[in-house]
Amino acid sequence: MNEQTTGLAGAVDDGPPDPSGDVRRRTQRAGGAGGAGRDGGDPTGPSAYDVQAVQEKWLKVWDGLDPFGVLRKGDATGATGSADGDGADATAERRYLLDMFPYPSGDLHMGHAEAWALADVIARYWVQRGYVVLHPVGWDSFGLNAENAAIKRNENPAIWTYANIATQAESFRRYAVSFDWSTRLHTSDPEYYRWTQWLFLQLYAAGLAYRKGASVNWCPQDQTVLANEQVVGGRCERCGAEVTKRTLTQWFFKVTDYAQRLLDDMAALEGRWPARILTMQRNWIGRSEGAHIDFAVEGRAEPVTVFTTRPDTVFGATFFVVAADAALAEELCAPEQRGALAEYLEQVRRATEVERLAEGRDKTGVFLGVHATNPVTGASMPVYAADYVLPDYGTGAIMAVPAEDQRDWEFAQVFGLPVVRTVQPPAGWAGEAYTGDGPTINSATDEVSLDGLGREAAKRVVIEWLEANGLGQGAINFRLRDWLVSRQRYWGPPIPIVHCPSCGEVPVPEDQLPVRLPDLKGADLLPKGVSPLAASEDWVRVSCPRCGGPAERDTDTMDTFVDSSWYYLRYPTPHDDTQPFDPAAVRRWLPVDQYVGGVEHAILHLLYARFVTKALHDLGHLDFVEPFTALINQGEVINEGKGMSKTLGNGVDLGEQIERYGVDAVRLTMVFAGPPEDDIDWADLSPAGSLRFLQRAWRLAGDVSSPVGADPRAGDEALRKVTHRTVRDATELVESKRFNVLVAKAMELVNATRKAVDSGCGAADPAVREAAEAVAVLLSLVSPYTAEEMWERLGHAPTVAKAGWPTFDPALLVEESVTCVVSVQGKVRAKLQVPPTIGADELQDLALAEPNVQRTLGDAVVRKVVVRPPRVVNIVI
RNA sequence: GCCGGGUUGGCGGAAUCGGCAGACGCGAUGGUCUCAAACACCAUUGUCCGCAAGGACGUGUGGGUUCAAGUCCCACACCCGGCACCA
Repeated sequence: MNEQTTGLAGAVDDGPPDPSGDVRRRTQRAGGAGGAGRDGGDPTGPSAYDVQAVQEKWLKVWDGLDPFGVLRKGDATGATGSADGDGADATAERRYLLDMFPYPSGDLHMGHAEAWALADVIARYWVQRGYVVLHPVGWDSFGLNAENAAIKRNENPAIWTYANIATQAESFRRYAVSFDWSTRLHTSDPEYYRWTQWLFLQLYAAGLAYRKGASVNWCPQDQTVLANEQVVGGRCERCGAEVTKRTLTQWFFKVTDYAQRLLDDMAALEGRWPARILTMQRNWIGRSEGAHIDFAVEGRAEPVTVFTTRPDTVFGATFFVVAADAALAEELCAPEQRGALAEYLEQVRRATEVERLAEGRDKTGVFLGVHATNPVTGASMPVYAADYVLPDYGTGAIMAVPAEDQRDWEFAQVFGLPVVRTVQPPAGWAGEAYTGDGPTINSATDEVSLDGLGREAAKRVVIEWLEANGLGQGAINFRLRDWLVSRQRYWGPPIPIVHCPSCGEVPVPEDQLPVRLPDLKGADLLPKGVSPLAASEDWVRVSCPRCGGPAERDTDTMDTFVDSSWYYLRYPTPHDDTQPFDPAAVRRWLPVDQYVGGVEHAILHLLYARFVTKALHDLGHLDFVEPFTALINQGEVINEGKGMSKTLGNGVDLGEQIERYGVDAVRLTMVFAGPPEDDIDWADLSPAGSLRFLQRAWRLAGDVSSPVGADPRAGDEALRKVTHRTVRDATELVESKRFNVLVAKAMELVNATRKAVDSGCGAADPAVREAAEAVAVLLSLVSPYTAEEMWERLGHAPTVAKAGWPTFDPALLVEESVTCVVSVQGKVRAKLQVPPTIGADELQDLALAEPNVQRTLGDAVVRKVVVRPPRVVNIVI
C-alpha cells in the first residue's frame, strides 16, 4: 500500500491524553510568516490533539445527555397511546431521516461509514435548525447469511445475528451517528415479525397475496426459489449459482396490480430521487404500449390473444409462436406432434437461464401441427412452440413478423418461413429485419388499408379497425411480474397460513400472531428443497382455526424484503404491542423526509416499499402513497479503482482507519471526497489530510482569547464578512446536499481565521471568536468529536450538536468594492476594484482608461462596449 | 439495441443565473525545524513562451448562437450505470 501503512499515526496516538488543553501554548508568534514549529513541533506535547482520548471523553458525556433521543421514553412502548407520543411540542417542525437499515453480517465496513457520515450531516443539520428529528436505528436481521452461518456453527441463527448486531451497535455508537437509540428494532424479533405477518394477512385479505403454481427461478445451491429481482444475469444474486426453472406452488404479492401507479407516482419523486434510480424503476416496470390481437387457431373454440407493440405490422405476421413451457403450447398441440413437443420441452428445461440467454444462439422450436389465421389477411399461419417466447410476459404467445423483428427473422430462417415486408426500408437497406420507421406497404385489404402511412398513423388505423371488428384493442403491457415472497428457508417470518383439508387456506387469526419460529439449529436448517420448518412436525401440526380439525401450517417463510418493505412505519412506535404502527404517530412523522442508502436497493427494496405503502393506503391504513419523499444514493467506497473484496485483497478496514485517524477524520474524508452520489476511491483520498485540518480547527479554538459572549460587532469587519458569507453559503450547500463544498467552505473559514490571528486582528478580537464558533457548529455536522472539543475550548457547555445553526447578518454581505473584469475581444486585460454601486458610464470610462486596455486597443476603433456594472466590461473592436 | 448519467490540472473535485475556469484538498517542488529522517509549519504549483513585464493556449471532438460559452443549441466520440430473445 502507500504511506498509510507507515507511521503516520505518531502525531495522533502517541501522546498522553490532554485533559488540560493548551495552557502553555505561545499566544504570540514572531512575525506572521514565521509560524514554524507551531504545535506540530512537538506533537506529543501538552497541546497535542489526542483523537482517541477525545473520543472516549465525549462518548461518555453524550451517553448521559442522549441529545438525539426524540421518542419520549415512557411512550416508546406505545402503551399510553398519547396523542403526542414523542413529547415534543405538537407544533414543532418535524423531520424524519431514515437510513436503509443495516444487515448484521460482521462489523460495520467502509460502505456503512460513508452512508452514515452523509446521512448524519443532514440529521445533525436539522437538529441545529431546531427541528424535532427522528433518526432511528434498527437491523434487517432475518436472512440467508445468518442461516448459513448457523449451519456451519451448529447453532440457531439468532446467536450469530444478535452477536453481530451488538458489535455493529457499539461501532455505530463510536461512529457517533445521531440516532435515537430508543427506536432500535430487529426484524427477527417476534415483536416485529408478528406485524410482518399482520401485513401478509392484510394483503391476503385484499387479494394481494395469493398462491399459484408457477415456473419459478430455482437456485440449486441455496435450494430455494428466488424472485426475478434476485436473478442477475441468470445467476443467483447471493451465491452466483446458475439458476434453473422449477414449477412449484408459491406465494406471490400482486405488485402488477400497481404497475401503472408505481410508474405514475414517480412524477412526484422527480428531482428528489436520483435520476438513475427512477430510470431503473421505469426500466424494471417496463411499460409498453401496443395492442392485444385475437388469432383464431384450429381446433380451439376461443381465439388466442397476443400482445404486440407493432400492430401496424400485422399484415406481415406469417407465423405464430407460443412459449414452449406455457400450458397453452400443450393445449394447442395437435396429437401427432405431442411427442415432438415433449421432447423439445425436455431440452428447454435442461437448459439453464445462462445458456438460454447466451448470445448468438440459434433459434429453436417445434411445429405444433396446427395453424392460426391472420385476422386481417385471413392467411394461414403455422403455429410453433419456442423458448424465445417467454411464458410470463404478455400472453405467452406472439404473432411473428419476420420482416420487422430480428428474432422472428432468425426463427423464419431456421424453419424456412415466409417473410413479407410491411414497412418500406430505406434505399440500399441490406439488413435483415427492419425495425425503423418508414411508409407501410403490402398492408391493404378491401376493408382496411395502412399503405403509405407512417408507423404511428398505421397503428392508430389498425387498432381502430380491430376494435370495430372485435378482433382486438389497444393495450398496455408491463414487464413487471408479481413478487414471489415465499422461501423454503428457516430464518424468516413464517407465513401465517394454515392448510386445512376441509377449509383450504385459512389465515391465522390476528390474535394468534406471531406464528413463532420453532427452535431449530445446525443440520436442521440444511437446504433440502422443502422448508426446514416442514421437518418440525410438532410445529406443523395444528388445529384449523376455522373448523378445529387437524391441519398443517404453511412451512415457508417470507422473503426478507417483506420485512424491510414496511419498517419505516414501525419506527415512530417501535415497541407498540397493540398494532404494527400508530396511525397518529405515522401522520406526524411520515412520509420519510430523507431516505439514504445504497444503489443496490434501487429496484427491489424501493419498489416493494412503494408497493406496500400504496396497498396499505388503499386499505385505509395510511394517508399517503409514497413512503420516501427524497432519496440519496451514496456511491460505493472502492479502493484503487475496484470494489473492495477479499479475493482482490484490496479491502480497507474501517476499524483500522478509525484507530489511525479517528472517527472524525474518517467521516470528514467520506463527506469531503466528492458529491454524495459518486463512488469514492479510498486510494485517492487522504484521511491524514482530514485529520490535519481538524487539528488546525482545534488549535484555532484554543487560540481564541476573547471572553465568552464577547460582542462580535466590535470585531474585525473583514473576518466577520468571511464568517457571515460562509454561514450563508453553508446553509445553501447543506440544503442542496453539496456536502463536499460545505467542508471546503469550512476550510476556507479556518484558513481566513488563522490568517487573522497570526497576521491580522489577533486572537483577542471578538471576530475570531465568532469565526471559531461558526466553524465548531459547521463542523458538528461532520466531525462531532472535534466540534464538541472546540466548543468546550471556546468556553461552552456541551453539546455543540444543539448549539443552533448560525445566522448571518445581511449587512455584512454587502461588498464595499468588487472586482470588475475588463476584457477586450473577450480576453481579460485588466481588473478594477470598484464600488458595487458604480454607474455604467463611470465604469466604462475607468475601463477604457486602464493602461493595459489602452495598450491592447492600440489604434483600433472601439465598435462597442458592453458594460454590466459592477462586474463586467467587454470592449469590442 | 433501448433508457439514464457523465467527460474540467498529475489526482479527488469547485464554478450550473451565460460574465475572473481550476475554490477546497491530495500529490509534487522548494524552504523552516532536525545530527538526520518522519511529523509539523511556510511558499510555489493548469500548459507553453519569456530574465521580467507580459503573452499564447486551455473544460472529450467538430460546428453554431452570443459582446461573452465548462455553462445554451446541433452533430459525433468515448466512459459509467440500468434493462434486454420482454414481442
